[in-house]
Amino acid sequence: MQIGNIESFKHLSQFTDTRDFNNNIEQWMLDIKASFTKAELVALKRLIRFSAKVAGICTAKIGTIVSATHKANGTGISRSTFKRMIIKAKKVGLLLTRETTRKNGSKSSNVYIFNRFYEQPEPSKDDKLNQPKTSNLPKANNQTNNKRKTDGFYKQNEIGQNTILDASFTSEKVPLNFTDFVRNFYDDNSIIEEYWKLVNISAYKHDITENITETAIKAFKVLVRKIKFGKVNNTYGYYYAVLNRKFRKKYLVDLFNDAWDTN
DNA sequence: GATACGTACGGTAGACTCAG
DNA sequence: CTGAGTCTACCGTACGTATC
Repeated sequence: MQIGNIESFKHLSQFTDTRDFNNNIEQWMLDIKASFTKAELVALKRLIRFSAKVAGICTAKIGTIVSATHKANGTGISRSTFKRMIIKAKKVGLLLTRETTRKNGSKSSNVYIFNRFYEQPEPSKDDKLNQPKTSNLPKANNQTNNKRKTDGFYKQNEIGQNTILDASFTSEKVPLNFTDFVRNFYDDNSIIEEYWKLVNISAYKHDITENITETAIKAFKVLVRKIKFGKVNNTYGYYYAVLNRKFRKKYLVDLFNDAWDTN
């Protein structure tokens, strides 16, 4: 990806306009604010301000953003703080980065792409149940494929761009038992990795380090059940919400047990 | 053409500050 | 005292630009 005018990265934006972007950021902040230190929040807020021209996209170089924090109100941050903030933001799923190159191939500034807020509320009873009673699992498949077409990360000439790789191509980072379970419903490595990414984000958010795969599979069973009854509009969002509920519960149980042990 | 310097990136080590 | 948070100062890579 070559650097250029920010308008040329418009297609990477996941937001309809600045208002939509701001609403999502508000939701994100409620969810992840505690994960960042004071200085990191200064860096994040400045990055968000640099992402207003094209909603959710920032092409400014690190130095520009860092020096802007110095000019603003004296609470300047260092380049290291900015980089740490980016690492955390990527880990919680707030944004992703793409490297850009110059015409000659050398490295240029990064492009920061904010993600939409994942969490979805539980569907209410009056939600439209206009989906087929049969499984709508393939719908999720289509969602992913549509995302692939529109997110702009896949270069035209990339080998196998349109080839769907089955579950056996799933990254080694994804536990085998999770892959084996999910492949019964989605035999596509990119979908399985996408679901596993949500598991990581949610586990990290709730400070969970044990039995993650077990919980992830249980949550997936809940998702499958709900899909079967046609109650899911956004499979990724629903799965993320289920994960959060389960990890939150586990976090509180562990907390209680620790307190009990120390007494 | 050769050289020096600048600009990007990612990464690490060590030192400092401060709260608990 | 300890650990978290933060900063500065390095390293290496790759290329562009200015100067001799």
